[in-house]
Amino acid sequence: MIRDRKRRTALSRPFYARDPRDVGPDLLGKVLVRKQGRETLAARIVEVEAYLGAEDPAAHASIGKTSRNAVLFGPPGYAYVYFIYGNHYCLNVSCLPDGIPGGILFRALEPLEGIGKMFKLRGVEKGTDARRLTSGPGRLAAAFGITRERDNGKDLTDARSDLYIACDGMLPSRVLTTKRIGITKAADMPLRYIVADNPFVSGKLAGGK
DNA sequence: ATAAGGATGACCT
DNA sequence: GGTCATCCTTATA
Repeated sequence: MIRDRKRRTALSRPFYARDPRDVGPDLLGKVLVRKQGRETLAARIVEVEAYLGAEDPAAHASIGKTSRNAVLFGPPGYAYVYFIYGNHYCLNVSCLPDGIPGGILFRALEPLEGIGKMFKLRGVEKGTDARRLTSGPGRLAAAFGITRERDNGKDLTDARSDLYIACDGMLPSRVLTTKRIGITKAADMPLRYIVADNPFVSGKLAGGK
């Protein structure tokens, strides 16, 4: 499922104004686009996780609205970027109508365009296994030059913006649902969505099952 | 003012 | 399979 350079149309706000459990699987196969000066970075979404509201203890929104997580409580289709473990940024998109918290965490991408630039932003040598570019939430944020300062609160439905999400008509072959990764609370909730058999999915189960 | 912990990745064995 | 870097956010005093 590669198909590069097809006509891309930004996903509109109603797409995100739904339950994260519906938005998550629908985001698989869509394309994250970054305009970086004259260059374009693009990669297909192959792994995401849903995070809910008060009923989901693993979600940042479960503690209530704070200055850090405010975007999750705002209108749908906006970027929520946070810093974790002293080292890494992670990218989410807000879901559900204004006032109702929820979001999707981007966990892995399959690079399509601007791969040389991604290597540069990640600080890894060309020739490194391409999966190391964007397989994992911290990695993909680095490959796209995403930081909280630059991108938090950005409208991801605006194709004129330097960061947005588009559809090019591709659909994933097969979608699997699993438990989320790297959390301790609500660890059993099946809210992780991956494209089966895609080598860019993070973790050991890259091949699906 | 201070302390505890976290939706991770790199590197080593 | 384990360790650790490293710092922001939040809670408590």
